[in-house]
Parts: sequence; C-alpha cells; structure tokens
Amino acid sequence: MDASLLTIQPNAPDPIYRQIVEQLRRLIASGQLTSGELLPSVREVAGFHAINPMTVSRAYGMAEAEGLLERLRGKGMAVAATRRTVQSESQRMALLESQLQELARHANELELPAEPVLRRLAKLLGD
Amino acid sequence: MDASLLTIQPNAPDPIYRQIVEQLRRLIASGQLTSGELLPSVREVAGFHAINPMTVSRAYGMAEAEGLLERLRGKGMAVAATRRTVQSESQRMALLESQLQELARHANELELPAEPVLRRLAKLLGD
DNA sequence: CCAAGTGTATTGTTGTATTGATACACATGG
DNA sequence: CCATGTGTATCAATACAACAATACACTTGG
Repeated sequence: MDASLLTIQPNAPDPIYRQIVEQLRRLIASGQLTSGELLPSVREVAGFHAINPMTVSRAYGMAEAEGLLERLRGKGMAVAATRRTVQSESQRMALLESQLQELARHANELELPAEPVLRRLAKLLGD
Repeated sequence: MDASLLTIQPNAPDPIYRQIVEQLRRLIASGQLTSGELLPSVREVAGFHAINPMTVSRAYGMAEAEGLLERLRGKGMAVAATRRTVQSESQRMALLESQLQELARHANELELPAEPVLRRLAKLLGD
C-alpha cells in the first residue's frame, strides 16, 4: 500500500487519526488491503500528508487495538492475519448503517421525498 | 414549537450547539417551522434536555447570525420573517449534498455495489 | 408599576480532544 | 556491530465544549 492512497482532510470536522482508522476499516473489509500486507510507515504517511507522525501512530495503535492491524516488530504494521477473508456484503453494509440512518433523519427533517434523494445517491455511486 | 421536538445527543461527535443549529436549518427549510413561529425559550429547551441554557443561547445566536431566526425583545426567538417560503426541493437537496458525497465515498471504499445501498436507504426513507 | 418572563454578556472552571516536539526502545540487514 | 528503519511513550501547547453562577436590559401581562 502506498501513502498516497489514504485520503486525509486536515480541515474536516473529525480528527485526522479517526479518518485514517475508518478508512483502514473499510479498505480491509473490502479486501483492498489484504491480510499480511505491509502498511506505509508512520513517517511515510506523515511526510506525504504533512501531518505529525504521532497522529499516524495513534491511528495505527487504535487499528491494532481493534484487531485490524498487527505489529511486526522492526518492520512496521501489517493487516492482521485474522483478516483472511473479505467481509460479506451484509457485514460491509453494517459499516454504513449509522451513516444511512443519519442521512434518512436529515432527509426527513427536510421533508424531502425519497425519490430525489435516491436518484442523487445513485448518480454519485455510479461513477 | 415544543422543546421535545429537538433531537439532542450529548455524546455525539459534534457539539450540542451545532446539532441545534443544523436541525433548525432543516426544519425551517422544510417549513416545519414557519415564519414568525416562536421557539421554546432557552431555559425551556435547556431544562427539557438537561443542558446548559447558555449552550442553547449560543445556538440561537448563531441561527440569528445566519438569518434563520430573529429576536423579539422580551418574547424570545422566532423564525425570521425573511423565511417566508419553503425552500425549493433543489435547495433542500443542496443541504444534503456533502453528506451524500461522503456516503458515496465510503460505499466505494467498501466496494459495495450501488443496489444494496440504495435499497437500504429506500427502506429507511419509507417509514 | 412590577413581578415574571425573554435572551445574553461575563467570568471562571472543568474536562477533553487534538496535535505537536522530543527522545527512546527495539529489530532489521548489510 | 551498528546505522537505519520501525513504532511509541512522554510531556507540552492549544483549542474547544460545556457548565455554573451571576447580573443585566428588555418586554409582557396583570
């Protein structure tokens, strides 16, 4: 994996370390990061995105605590061996559930009918 | 409007005052709060949700700065007179756009096909 | 007039989150 | 062996959010 594959928005509402953890969670669930694959070093990621190495380290540490990554002493962090298989579609859907619920709540507060919302999302998903 | 209509999650990632402002924005855009309608007092909202009155005041102040509310001295806050008409569907859709984009990005990272995502959202919107 | 209701400015405190700078322990690989 | 690469513990610096307790200016309604 290359450091450039991580999307980081320094001015986003949620902190950088969480952006990283959540992206790792999804990339691993989908199999874009495969078991045993070595991640870019904290300094590499930090240098590329002009952020502090400790911020990356914190993200890696949380991902390890979550069981996503494991540390290879002296080599770096790798996708955990327990993540052998791509998660099922329903398992991956579960990772979107809360976001979908929040979206539905907002659409409801806006009194928007389902159709235009679904149409817009379909367009965004279809590229 | 009744204080119980506001949804407040004290443990949510974004601060209480912003939750309030954003909800007001949507409720006004959809016409669920109509021009001139009086809002519950800061003490009323604060008491109902067990939060600090100043937190509510801060939210009201920001909503006023945004042109959503106007203050009626001695009476409280009311939906601004300039908000005479319900916003068009496309204007309300615009308030969902960034959230839709983020959702699409996450679905992509999860390598989820469009169909199950749209189906789940349709279910959530249809109640 | 005046008690009771508005919102708000003020000051201070508390707790937490986020990022950063530095130094360290450790394993690797020539 | 040891330079070089890992990750990270530690401490510090901010910034932010919420709360608390007042006090104040204002309007309403009796």
